[in-house]
Amino acid sequence: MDSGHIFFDTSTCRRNNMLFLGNGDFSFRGRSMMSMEESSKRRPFFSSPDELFDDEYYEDQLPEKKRRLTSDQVHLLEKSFEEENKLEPERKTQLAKKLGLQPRQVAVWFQNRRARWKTKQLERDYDVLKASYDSLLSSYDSIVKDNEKLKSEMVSLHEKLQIEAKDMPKEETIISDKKTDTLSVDIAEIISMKIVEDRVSIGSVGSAVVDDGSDDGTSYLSDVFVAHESQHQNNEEGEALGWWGNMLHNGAPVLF
DNA sequence: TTGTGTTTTATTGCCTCC
DNA sequence: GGAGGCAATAAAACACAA
Repeated sequence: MDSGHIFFDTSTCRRNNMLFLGNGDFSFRGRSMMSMEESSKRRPFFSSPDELFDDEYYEDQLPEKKRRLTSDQVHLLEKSFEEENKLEPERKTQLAKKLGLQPRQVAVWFQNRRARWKTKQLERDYDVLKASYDSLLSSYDSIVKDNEKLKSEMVSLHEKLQIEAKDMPKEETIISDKKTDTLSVDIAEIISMKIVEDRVSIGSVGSAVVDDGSDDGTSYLSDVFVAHESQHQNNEEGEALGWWGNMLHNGAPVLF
């Protein structure tokens, strides 16, 4: 071998600071290594270091620029990839022969194809997750709206009760107690119906809002009704607003 | 025509497995 | 320790608007 020659792959020399690489036949990684003699049969060499930087030299003699595969080659590779996205050595050699490519090129194509597939798969997974998130978000929003509506209903009914209690003559207090209690029961019924309605329409997601955590499906509200019954019995001389007033002042916000 | 963004081909370094 | 896989990246090829 002439020691005055420099043995570099031309395209790689230009691109990668004169590493001896390029067509897959020879690399620093030790894969697909080719002897200098073999390499010299396939590659033109520079007769002097100056030629390394001579553009005309490349135009005339550059053996291979990066070339795109033909559509037929790509078609066959795609077909093969569909069958099996990993490439065992025998299949690699066969494909390379069939396509007139270096085995290394086939391997690289599969490598890049797997990377593209992975990216697409990530995009698909993202879309599925996003759809799921959007759906949950819209359920949540509707629950929040219902909650707000119920709150405002409760406030207006409370105000009504206060006005009624204020205008009531003293002697009618006992009757008033009964009246407000009746009204309270009406309100409780409205709310309980609304909640049952919500549960039917939104399923388990909705039940989480008022559920007391017990497995039998009973809600916090059912306990309230039980409390109401006992309080009602023990509180006949109580305040005008009865249990509902107490609930509003003390415990009702627990619900919301 | 040219500037710019995207896609494709190829390399490099690191990691794992046998 | 070698072979092969993957992530990151470079660079050529290509597409396309201005």
